[in-house]
Amino acid sequence: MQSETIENYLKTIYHLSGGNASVVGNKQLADKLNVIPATVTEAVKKLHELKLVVYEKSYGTRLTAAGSKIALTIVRRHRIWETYLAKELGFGWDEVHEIAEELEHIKNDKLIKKLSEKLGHPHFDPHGDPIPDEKGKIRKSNFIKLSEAKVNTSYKITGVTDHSPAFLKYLEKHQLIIGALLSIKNVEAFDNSLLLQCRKKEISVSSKAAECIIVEELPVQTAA
Amino acid sequence: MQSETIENYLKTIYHLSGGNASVVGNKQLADKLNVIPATVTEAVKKLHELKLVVYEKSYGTRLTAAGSKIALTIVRRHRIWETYLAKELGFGWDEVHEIAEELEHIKNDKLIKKLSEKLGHPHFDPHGDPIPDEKGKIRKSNFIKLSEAKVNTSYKITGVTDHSPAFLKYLEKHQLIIGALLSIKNVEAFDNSLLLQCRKKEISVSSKAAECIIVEELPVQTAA
DNA sequence: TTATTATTTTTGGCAGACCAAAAAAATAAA
DNA sequence: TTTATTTTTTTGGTCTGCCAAAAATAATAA
Repeated sequence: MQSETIENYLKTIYHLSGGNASVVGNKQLADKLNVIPATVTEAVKKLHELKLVVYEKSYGTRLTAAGSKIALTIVRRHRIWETYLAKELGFGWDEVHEIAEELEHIKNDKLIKKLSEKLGHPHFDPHGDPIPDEKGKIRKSNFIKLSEAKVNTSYKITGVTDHSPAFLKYLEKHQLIIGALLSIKNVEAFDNSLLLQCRKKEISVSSKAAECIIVEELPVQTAA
Repeated sequence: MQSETIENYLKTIYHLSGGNASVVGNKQLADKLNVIPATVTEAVKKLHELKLVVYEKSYGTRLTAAGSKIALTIVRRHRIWETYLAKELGFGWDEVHEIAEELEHIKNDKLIKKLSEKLGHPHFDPHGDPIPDEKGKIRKSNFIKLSEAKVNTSYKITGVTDHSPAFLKYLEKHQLIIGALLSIKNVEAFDNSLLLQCRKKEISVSSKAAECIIVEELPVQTAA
C-alpha cells in the first residue's frame, strides 16, 4: 500500500519530532497537515495498526523503526528532487519546495538513484538540509541557529529552517544565501534583532529571522 | 479540481478515440483502466456534468473541446517526461512509460516548460509518438503501419504503438529501433508474417508485431 | 425474427480521507 | 484545588472511487 496520505503523515511526524522519534501531538500534526484533529486521531490509529507508529491515546504518536524508514525515504526523495530542480533545471531555491512536495511521492527507486547520481550524490539540499542516503543515514553536523551564535565570531550560513518563498526571497535580496560569511556586530536588547556584518555591509535581521538561519562557526584565522 | 482519476479517464478516452474525438464504449474504457464497466458508467456521467465529455446513455462517450485540451496536456506531460527520462537520465525506452504514468500527473507548467527546453523542444518521444505543444497542437505525419507497407520499398521506422517492455525489448534485440531502415522482402501467405531486410540481415516478424511498428516511406534514390 | 451473447446501467455496499459538533481528558491558571 | 483553556476523542455525515450482482439494452447469430 503506502498511500500518499500515509507518506505525508509519516513525513510530518518525522519533521515534528525532530528526527528523534519523540512524541508529537494531534493538534500539532493537524496544523501541519491542514486537517482537523479528529482526522488525525483516525489516521494515527490506522498507522498504529500498520505498525508504522506507536500511538498512545490522549498522549501522542511516535514513529516505529518501520515508520521512520519510510519517512526517511520520503525525505530523501524530497531533498534529491529539490536539489535536482535547482541544480539541473534552474529553479530558484524558493520554488523547489512546492514542486518537490508532489514529486516526492513518485515511487521508483531507480529514478531517485539516477537523479542522485547525476548530482554527484549530494549530502545537502538547496536549503542546507541533509539528504538521507539510500539506507536512511543522515550526515550529522554541529550547526546552530544564528539566534544562538556568539557576537564577533565568524560564521558561514549552511541552511535555513523556513522554506517559505517569502522568507527565501528576503534572504536572497540581502545576499544571505548558503555559503555566505557573516558575524554578529551587535544584539539589540529591545527586540533581540541582530546587526550583522556580511560582505562589507551591515544588515539588521529580526530575532524571528535569526531563528530560521542555520550557521556553522568558522575556524579562527591563524596568523599568516 | 482535476483529480488524477479524471486525468486518466480523459487521457484514455483520447487514446481510444484515436485523437479524433470519436466515440468510445464503456467496456473498452473499463478494460484499459482496469475497473469494471459499472465504474466507468458513473465516471463518464460525472465527466459529462463537468462538460469534459459528451456521454450518451448506452451509446458511448467522446471528448469535448475542454476535455480534449486537458487530455492533450496530460499526453504532452507524459511524452515530455518519457523523452527526458530516456535522453537526460539514461533510462531505456522500455522503462520510461511506467515512470511517466506517475510523473504525468505532476501539475506544474513551468516544470514541463523547463524539461522541454532542456530537450530542445522535441516533437517526438522515444517511441516515435508526437508530443503536443503547449497549445495542444500535434505534428501531423503520414506514417503508416508496417503491416500496411508495400513489398520491396524502403522504409524508416518512426515509431511503435505498443509500449510494453516485452515488445520493446524484442525490437531492440533485433535492432528494430527508431530510425532503422528496412524493406519487406516477402509476405508469408500462411500467417502474414513479414520477411524484412534490415542492416544486411533478414528478420522475420509476425503480423501482430508488424501492426505495432510505424514506418515512413523513404523517397526513391535518384541516380547519382 | 427470435434466441444468444455482449454491453451497459442500476442498485446497494465498502474503504479512504475528510469535516462539524459534542463529549471527554489533559493542562494550565487562578 | 477548583476553574478555565486547550487538546483529544467520539459520533454522525459527506464525497470520491471503487466493486458485485442483477436488470435492462443493444448487437449478433441463427
